Amino acid sequence: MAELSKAYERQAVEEKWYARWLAEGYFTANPASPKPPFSIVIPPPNITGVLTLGHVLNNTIQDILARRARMQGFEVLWLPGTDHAGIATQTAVEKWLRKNEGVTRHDLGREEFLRRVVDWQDKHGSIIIEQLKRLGCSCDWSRQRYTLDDAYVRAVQKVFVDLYRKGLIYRGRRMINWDPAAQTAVSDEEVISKPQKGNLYYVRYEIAEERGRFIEVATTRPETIMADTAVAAHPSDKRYVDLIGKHAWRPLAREKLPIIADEAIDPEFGTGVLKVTPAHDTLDFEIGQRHNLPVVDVLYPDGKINCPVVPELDGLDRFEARKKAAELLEEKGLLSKTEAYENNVGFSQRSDVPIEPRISEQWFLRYPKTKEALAVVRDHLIRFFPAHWERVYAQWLENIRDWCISRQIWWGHRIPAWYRKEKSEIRNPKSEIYVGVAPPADPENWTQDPDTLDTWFSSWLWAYETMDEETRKKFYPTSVLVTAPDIIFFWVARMIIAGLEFKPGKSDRAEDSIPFHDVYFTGLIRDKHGRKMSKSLGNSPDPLELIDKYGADGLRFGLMRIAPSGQDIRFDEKQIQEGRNFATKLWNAARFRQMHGPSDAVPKIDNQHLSIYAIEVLARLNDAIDAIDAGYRGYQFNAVAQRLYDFFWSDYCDWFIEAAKTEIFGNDASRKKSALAVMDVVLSTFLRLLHPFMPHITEELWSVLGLGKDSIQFAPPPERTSLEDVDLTPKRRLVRDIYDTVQAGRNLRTEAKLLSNRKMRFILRTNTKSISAEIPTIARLLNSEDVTLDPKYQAQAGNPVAVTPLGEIFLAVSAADKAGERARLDKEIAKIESELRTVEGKLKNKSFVDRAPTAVVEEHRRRLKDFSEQLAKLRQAREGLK
RNA sequence: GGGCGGUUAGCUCAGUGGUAGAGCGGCUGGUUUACACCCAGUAGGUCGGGGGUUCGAAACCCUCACCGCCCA
Repeated sequence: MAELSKAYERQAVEEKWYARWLAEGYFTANPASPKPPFSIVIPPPNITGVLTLGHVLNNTIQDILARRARMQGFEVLWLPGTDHAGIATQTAVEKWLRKNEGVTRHDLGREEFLRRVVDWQDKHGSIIIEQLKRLGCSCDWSRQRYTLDDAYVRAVQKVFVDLYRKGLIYRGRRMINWDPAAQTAVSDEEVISKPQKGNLYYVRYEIAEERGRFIEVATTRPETIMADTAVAAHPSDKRYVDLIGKHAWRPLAREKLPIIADEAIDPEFGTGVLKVTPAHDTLDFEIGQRHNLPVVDVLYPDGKINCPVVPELDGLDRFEARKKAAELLEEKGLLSKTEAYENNVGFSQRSDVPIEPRISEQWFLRYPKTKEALAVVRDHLIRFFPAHWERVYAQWLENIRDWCISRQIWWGHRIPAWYRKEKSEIRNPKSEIYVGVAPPADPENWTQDPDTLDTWFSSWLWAYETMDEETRKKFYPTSVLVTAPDIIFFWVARMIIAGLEFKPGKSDRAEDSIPFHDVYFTGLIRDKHGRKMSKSLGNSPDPLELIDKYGADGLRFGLMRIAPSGQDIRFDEKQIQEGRNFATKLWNAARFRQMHGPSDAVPKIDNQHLSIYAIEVLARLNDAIDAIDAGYRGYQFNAVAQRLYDFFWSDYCDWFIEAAKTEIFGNDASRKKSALAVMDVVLSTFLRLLHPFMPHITEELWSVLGLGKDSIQFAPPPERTSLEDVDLTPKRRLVRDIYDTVQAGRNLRTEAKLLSNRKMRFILRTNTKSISAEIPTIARLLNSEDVTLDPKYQAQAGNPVAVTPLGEIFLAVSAADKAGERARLDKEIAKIESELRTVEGKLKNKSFVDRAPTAVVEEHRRRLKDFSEQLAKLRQAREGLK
């Protein structure tokens, strides 16, 4: 047996064990195993990504679940992989190219650019995977997948073709969200609305039929006036009812516009008159459809104005043009006023520039199975943790709109659609377009759609397209998905829809089709001031540095302890330090055990000869096992971590080990053996309980202490120690009374201003019969050379005294500081008196005695008695000090 | 505008009807034969405000305020 070094060398230990686990193939899932399945698919990190604290949180949770399941005898598949992240990767590589070679993707051309991205991906794409290994993640790396694997690409195409044939995917010219910076369409979910300070411009449009009369329009976007094709008011708005059907002159790019009435106009907003710009606003587009208005587009894809008729504006950026347009109107005397105004503007999640609503020909998906997707969550076939996310999910599905899935991006899944080069004579749209996994038979007559699919259109198949048929048969549906709530629509909801639509499970039934049974939503990690972590703020610590400083186990444990379920987490490095400290504590406690001889892998404990302290610690361990089980059932990881911490540090180290030193350093060999056996039980059980959280150090101690021949990962799950044949209640009561007495004694010593290292004599006045055997332990816990048991002790005036559940404990000095001792007693008396008043008040209240449960009333009666006795003793001591 | 979450010790957070808790930080003392990444002790809280339900509310209900998030 190797000896435990004085200091825990975490880096060496962590590296050693991870390498060994990989070599042994412990993480490899066997689909042919007879064990019940447990499976998780990783939320695939972007190939552009490096490990963030968010990843650490998310993957630690997955690892905890996987390792616990492995110990419980499940065949575990934790399937890892990465996402090609269309826009993000393309942007990253373009940026790199611009910086290093001074070229754009257009300079290189599509083929060459894609070659560069692949190079880049080969160099950077697996960085995050290597980082996950340093965290200790027990993924089955032999099954690592990528959303651009050949098979995966084919699956995405097949799904596209399938949905196209079902009529669910269609191509259409519609209003979409245009990102002028990335120059691509994006989905509704990728638009974030933010309040923006701007102006409301009041513009006068002259009535064509009544020269000199004007209709006033309030707009935030005067630069789009040239695209107006009507002016509209609410039909019941009396102010304008006589103008409906007449015409107004468009003030820029002068033209006659119809004045129309539409229910959609809000008479309260501005002047109650809307300039209708169908090409540049969603609502206006709908109004335009209803009134058959022409669509005039005055913007280039990059957001510059395209309007040669107004040369002052033509070619200007849209925000420059806004100012310029206002000036032009001013000059013409058509701007009656400008008001400061705040409104919500949609920004691109990707480029953080304002989105331009734009008419564009794109591919759309009409979502299938939305009702079924609502039902599986509503009926808890899929359970959300915390459950309140169910409402967010339902709200989205109930208001779902078609998904714009095409992107004007090169990197990604190319849309499997071809358009005929020469338009055929017969006007049959069916023959103009070809959609198929294989290219058309006569490729020379066709051009493939240049666009790629939204990255999420490939990720939504992740739960099953990452598995071959055999694997799927064993492991689909997966057990649990662990993810952040910000992708509940992007990913979680769409995966559920995909599962229900494509039915990859062993039957067509919903319970076999859903992608997962449980979804656990983590919180977002913020910095200690509550700000989101971001590169630009520089407030995001590098997890690898944290691993270097505190160990992967320390990082994992520290983070889990502060991760409340479903709430944001304020990160503070101190908390990771605590994780490291806990590892050190564990190490030292194990070292202490090892100093007293080898451990027994199957410790034999004889309940009839256990010390009361051993009974207490074993009972507390049983309680902890139950609490931890309950914590896991509710995905309360912070509660589990806290319980592990409290049990080990406080119950085991502070109390049990210290009490057990009486036996360990004593002369009775059988009592010593018993104490050591209890330590082995606790250590063996506790290491197994802790293993999912701190896999490396627990494996190391398991091995070095010789608690099991094989890896702790497959050790049987911790079990409660049977204490049924022990007279548990009175013995636990006695231990708690002794511990209370010890704390009271320690307090006396401090209050008497005596150095904590000075040996002191205590006198214990008690009628508790069974106490004499415990005196040596009480003395040890009090760090006292002598504790005298004297049921008839006559206190001398000034003896510092504390009232305890056992009776009274006296410090055998006469208080040097009588005034101080008086003050201490007065304070103590005041405290008890106050407690007593509360209890008396309750018991005097007839409705309390009548209506409260008997047990509660009894409890109060007991407290009344205890407090009264304590008070009497304290008053007596106080008398002696007069 | 609609919805969700939060407000408990200086800080970060537990606590779902019956004696307000932990860790960190503060203060005091300590080279006690596992551990100073430690040990012992200690101060610090009208549980955001108001109202209600109840014998009893930090917890349940209503309302207000503030903070954060999501959807329009």
